[in-house]
Amino acid sequence: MNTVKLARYLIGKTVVREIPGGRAVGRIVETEAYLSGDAASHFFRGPTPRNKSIYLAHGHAYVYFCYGAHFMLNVSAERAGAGGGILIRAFEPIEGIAWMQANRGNVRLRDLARGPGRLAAAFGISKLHDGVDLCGKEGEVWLGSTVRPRDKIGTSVRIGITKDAHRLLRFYEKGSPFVSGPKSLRK
DNA sequence: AGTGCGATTGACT
DNA sequence: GTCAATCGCACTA
Repeated sequence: MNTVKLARYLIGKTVVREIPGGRAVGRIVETEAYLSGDAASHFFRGPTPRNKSIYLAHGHAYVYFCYGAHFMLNVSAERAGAGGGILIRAFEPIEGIAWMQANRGNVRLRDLARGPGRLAAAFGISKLHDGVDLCGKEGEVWLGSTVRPRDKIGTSVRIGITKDAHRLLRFYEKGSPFVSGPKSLRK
């Protein structure tokens, strides 16, 4: 599977999670692609215990812990054994909003999942979800269908990286208030 | 065994 | 706008 194509495809799709008495659903509005040979990626130097999930067949979760405080949710994107992944950076809360807000200390709706660390916190994502299949419904978390057609997709440099920083591998739904980053990167 | 550093966030000026 | 917190992991030796 082509990682960039999948990164764009995921905009407008949903992430679903089982919660007590129902579901939490978010509509993805921002992603970043991390490619093979990409110095900014976690797998630039090959497989390690931490990044092994990025080498699973496309559609598996790669969850990692960063800055001593935050989990990040990624989707593996290539065939088994090949590196490639997509960071889910932001979603628009659709369902289970009260449950997500309880996880986040009742911040305003707009800030609930605007940023990868916030998104994972709202969704209750942790290392337990590393490696799970996001395409089947056997697990607790999976990728769902579109709830509303997406608007135009914007492209920009990726946020918060220092290597290979010029590459245009960030994708977002134009105009969405749920996209992270400065205003200039949301138009 | 020690060290440096993040695919960030939230608090503060 | 600036800036510190925080810790698991990969790299060096």
